Amino acid sequence: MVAKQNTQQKILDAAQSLFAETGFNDTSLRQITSVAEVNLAAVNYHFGSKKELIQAVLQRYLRVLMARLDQEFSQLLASQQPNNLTQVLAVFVKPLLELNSVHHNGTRIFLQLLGRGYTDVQGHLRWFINHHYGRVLDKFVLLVQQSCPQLPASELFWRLHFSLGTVVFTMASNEALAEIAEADFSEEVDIEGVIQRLLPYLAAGIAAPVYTRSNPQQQLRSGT
Amino acid sequence: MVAKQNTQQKILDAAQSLFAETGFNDTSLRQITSVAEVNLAAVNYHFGSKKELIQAVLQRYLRVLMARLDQEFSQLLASQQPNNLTQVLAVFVKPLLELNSVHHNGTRIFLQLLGRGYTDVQGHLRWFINHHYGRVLDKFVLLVQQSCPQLPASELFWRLHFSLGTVVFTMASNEALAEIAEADFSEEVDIEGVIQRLLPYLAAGIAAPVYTRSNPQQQLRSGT
DNA sequence: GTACATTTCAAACACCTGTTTAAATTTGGG
DNA sequence: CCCAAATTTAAACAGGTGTTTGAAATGTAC
Repeated sequence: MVAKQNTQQKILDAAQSLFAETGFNDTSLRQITSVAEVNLAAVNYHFGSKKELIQAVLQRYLRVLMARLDQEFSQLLASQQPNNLTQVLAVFVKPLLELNSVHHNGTRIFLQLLGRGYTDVQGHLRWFINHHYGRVLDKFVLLVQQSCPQLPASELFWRLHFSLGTVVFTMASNEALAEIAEADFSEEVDIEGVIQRLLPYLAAGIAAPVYTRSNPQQQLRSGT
Repeated sequence: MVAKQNTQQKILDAAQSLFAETGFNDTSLRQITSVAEVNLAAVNYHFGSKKELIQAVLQRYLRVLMARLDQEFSQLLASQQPNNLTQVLAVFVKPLLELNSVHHNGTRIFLQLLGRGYTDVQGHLRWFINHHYGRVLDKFVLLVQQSCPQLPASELFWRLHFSLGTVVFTMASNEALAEIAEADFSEEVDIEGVIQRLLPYLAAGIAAPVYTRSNPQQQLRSGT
C-alpha cells in the first residue's frame, strides 16, 4: 500500500514532464518508466493503459483547477451586473497559478499539457473536458456574453476558440518562445509574465469590432 | 519520365491530405503509398526520406506563397507612409487564397499543414521557414512596426507569436470547429469565412493597449 | 510464522515504423 | 531492335511500440 502510492506518483511525475516536453504520442512508456525508475509493466498495472495514464495526468490538475474556476465564475455571476471583459478573463489567473501547489511548476506543466492535448490527440481532450467540466465552462461563456452583449453568439464562439488557440499554442511552444525572447530582448520570462501579456491581447481580440461590408476597414490603433 | 512525374505527384497529393488530417508523425508511409496506389519504396526512391517528403509537400505551397507575399510587402513598404494594421494583415488574404490554384482546396490544406508543422515536429518547421524565407517575414514585421509605432518591440514579438498561434491552432482544428459552428449556429463556414473572421480579432489583439501597473484594467468594449 | 493479497520484475508477445536490397519491369535514345 | 538507364516491385531488415504473462518478491493480517 505504501509502495503502490509511491510508484503511481513516480509514474505521474515522470509522465507529466515528458508529455509536456515531447507530446503524448511521441513519449513512450519505456521513456516514462525509465525516468520514473519503475518497471515497464507498472503503467499497465496501475493505470490500465497509456490512454488512461494520460487522463490521470490531466485529471490531477483539472480537478483542482475546475473546482476553483467554478467558485470564481459563480461569484462573478452572482454580482448580477455585467463585468468588464478583462476582469472576466483575469479570473483565470489565480486558479491557474495555484496549480503550482499541486506540483512544482504545475502551472507551466498543466498549460503545456493542455496545448499538447489539443493538438496531439485531436478531439479526445476536447471531448473529455467538455464532458466532465462542460457546465463550468458554460458559466464562463455566460460571463463573456454578459460583458460583450452586442457580440453575436456565433462571432463569440469563433473568438473564444481563437483565444483557446492562442493560449494552447503559446503554452505548447512556451520554451522556444521564452528562449527567443531572452536572446533577442534579454528579458526573462516566467509563466506569470506570459499570462500577463496574454490577457490584454485576448481581451482586445474578443471584444474587437465585428467585420461588416459597410465598414470593411476598421480603424485600429495601439494605445499606451 | 512520364511515370516518374506521375508517381511523385500522386505521392505528394496523397501525403498532403493525410498529413493535414492526421499530422506528420501519425501518418505512416504505408498509409500514404496505399492511398497514392504506389509501392512503399517509392517514397524513399523519389524523395529520399519521410522528412524530405514533408519538406517537399510544404515547399510546393511555400514557394508560391512567399513569392506573392514578398511582392505585396515590398509594394506596401514602398508607399512610405505607415499603413493601417488591418490593411497590413489583409495583405495575407489574396496570396493565401491563390494557393487554391496550386491544388484543389490548397489554401485549407496548406494552413492545416502549417498548423501541424508547428505543433507536431516542434521547431523543425519554424527553422525551415525562417531559414528560407526569413527576409520576407522581416518585411512583414517592419510593416507591423510602422503601423504600431508606439508598441515596444518585445511586446510586438509576443503578440505576433500569439497571432501565429491563433491562426495555426484554428487551422489545425478547422474541421472540428466548422462542424460545431454548423451544428450550433447552422452557418456554413469555408476557409475564406474563417480568414475574414480572424483578421479583426488579430488586428485588435496586436494593437491592444499594453498592460501597465498604473493602468491595470483597461476599459475594453466590443463595438459594432 | 504461515497464509493471503498486492506489487514488482524480466521476458516475450504481436504489431507497426522507416529504410534498404536486389531482382523484375518499364522507358527512351541510338 | 537493343541496350542502358530509370523506375517499380516484393521481401526483408532492424528497431520501436503498447500490452500481456507467469513467476518472483514484497507486504499485510491472523
